[in-house]
Amino acid sequence: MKIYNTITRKTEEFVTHEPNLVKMYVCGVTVYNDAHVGHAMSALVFDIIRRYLMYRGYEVKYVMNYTDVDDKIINRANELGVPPLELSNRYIEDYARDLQSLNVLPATSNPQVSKTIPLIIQFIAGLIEKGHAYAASNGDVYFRVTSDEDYGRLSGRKLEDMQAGARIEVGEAKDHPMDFALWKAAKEGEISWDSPWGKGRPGWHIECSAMNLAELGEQIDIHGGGNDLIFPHHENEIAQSECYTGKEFSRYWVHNGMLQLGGEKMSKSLGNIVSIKEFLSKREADVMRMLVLNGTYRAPLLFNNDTLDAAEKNVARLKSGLKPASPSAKGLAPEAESTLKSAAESAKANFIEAMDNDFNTAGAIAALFELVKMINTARDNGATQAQIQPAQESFRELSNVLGLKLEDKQGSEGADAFINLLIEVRGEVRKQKLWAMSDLIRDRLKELGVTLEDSKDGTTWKWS
RNA sequence: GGCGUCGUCGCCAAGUGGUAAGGCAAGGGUCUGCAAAACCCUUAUUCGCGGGUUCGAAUCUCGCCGACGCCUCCA
Repeated sequence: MKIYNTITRKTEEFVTHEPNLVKMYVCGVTVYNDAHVGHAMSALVFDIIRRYLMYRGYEVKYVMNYTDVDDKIINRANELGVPPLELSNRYIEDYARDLQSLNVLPATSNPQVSKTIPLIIQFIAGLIEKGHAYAASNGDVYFRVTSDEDYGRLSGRKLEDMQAGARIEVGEAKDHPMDFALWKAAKEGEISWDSPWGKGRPGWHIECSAMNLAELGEQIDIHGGGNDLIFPHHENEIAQSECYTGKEFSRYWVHNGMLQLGGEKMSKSLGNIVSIKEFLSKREADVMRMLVLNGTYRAPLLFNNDTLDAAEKNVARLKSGLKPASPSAKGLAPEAESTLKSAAESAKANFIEAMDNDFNTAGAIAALFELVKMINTARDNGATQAQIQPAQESFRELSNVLGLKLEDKQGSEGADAFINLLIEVRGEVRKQKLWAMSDLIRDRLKELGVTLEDSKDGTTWKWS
């Protein structure tokens, strides 16, 4: 199995620290308003990776954190007049529901900054002790970037280059302009905790280093997140963790590309946001997942009506493979049956080959389409349900690995009886060849979200 | 300006040295009263542009052009 590693910029063989165990940490969200579909992309990418690792026999310890102490949370809480942790807790619950709606498996654990303060303080004290950090005159504690020889190796930057950037201002309390805050002194009335350096709260990056240590230990296998986190967030995490433990922090760094809305990255600061809830009110979760699967997780992903419509059709096409055989099917010849069987086997082999190559989901999806076509052909040729069942089960197994539900849409409960009645009446009308009336029933039902499909065995229907 | 990713059919997108997957859209056909769905057939001598390496390159290399991301909070 191969995996692209940001830190080496190479696709490498995947080898874990411990056999059959993957320790995986994914940067979650800062909880202060509704999560958007860009967050969904990231969550889906790592959910797919996790599911595949599980499928390949690994136990996966999957940690996703919540940043619940931060400037933005504090500002928003002040606007709304609620305590910051109350606000963040509300959005933590909200995000958990969003993820569930997207069929993202729950993390093994979801640490929060506010519950990790003692360890964070211990971590910072340890860095000071080793000369990697210092308490400044203003009550902040900073990490000393010049104390880390490797600083910049994830993002491929050199300290000299970074200083050349025009936007960097030398903070009066910092020894070096690139030094970053581990601990921020509290402003008047702000949420804070006691520490050896006075009242304050953790800086952004230290939380992830501390929570990693608490949840997974000194060394992990995969650290994931959006590629916008490479610098400074992940760069700083590496600096902190490796200076603290003296060991390589994460073996593989995995970063997803950004969702593009109108040619630009979707982000809070640009304001071009579609929330997950807004998306799910219009399309099913499988559509978002299919959009991600059809692309490359590391590349930018186009999010617009055209790509979403295509994803929706792809989902419908996959669902077609799960339709049952006709009850009156005459059965398939033995050689056709074995063709289907070998199609299922080669689909599985192609699926694994694609996914083993740095989670090539587009290739994996192609394998599923091939299998769907073979199943549909067999059904068209008169296969019985017993004959297509094994291939459908293989197909189910593989689509589950990708987290696709492929469920039929649900309409109003209790409508079934009435719809069936209409279909029965229409059947009588059709016997009398009253086509105009028959088509009227079909068209009106379509408008109401019910699609009829006539076949030799009668009429079937589904919500659309 | 620095660092990085990328540019393959109308659209989305695999393929990373051996002669272009898959889906959508489009056209033709089978089935159907007509549809829908499904199935069959057709649709890139060519991979941003220009050199180079090689028996052979979309795949390696150099240059150029273009897009996007990061360098400031961000999945």
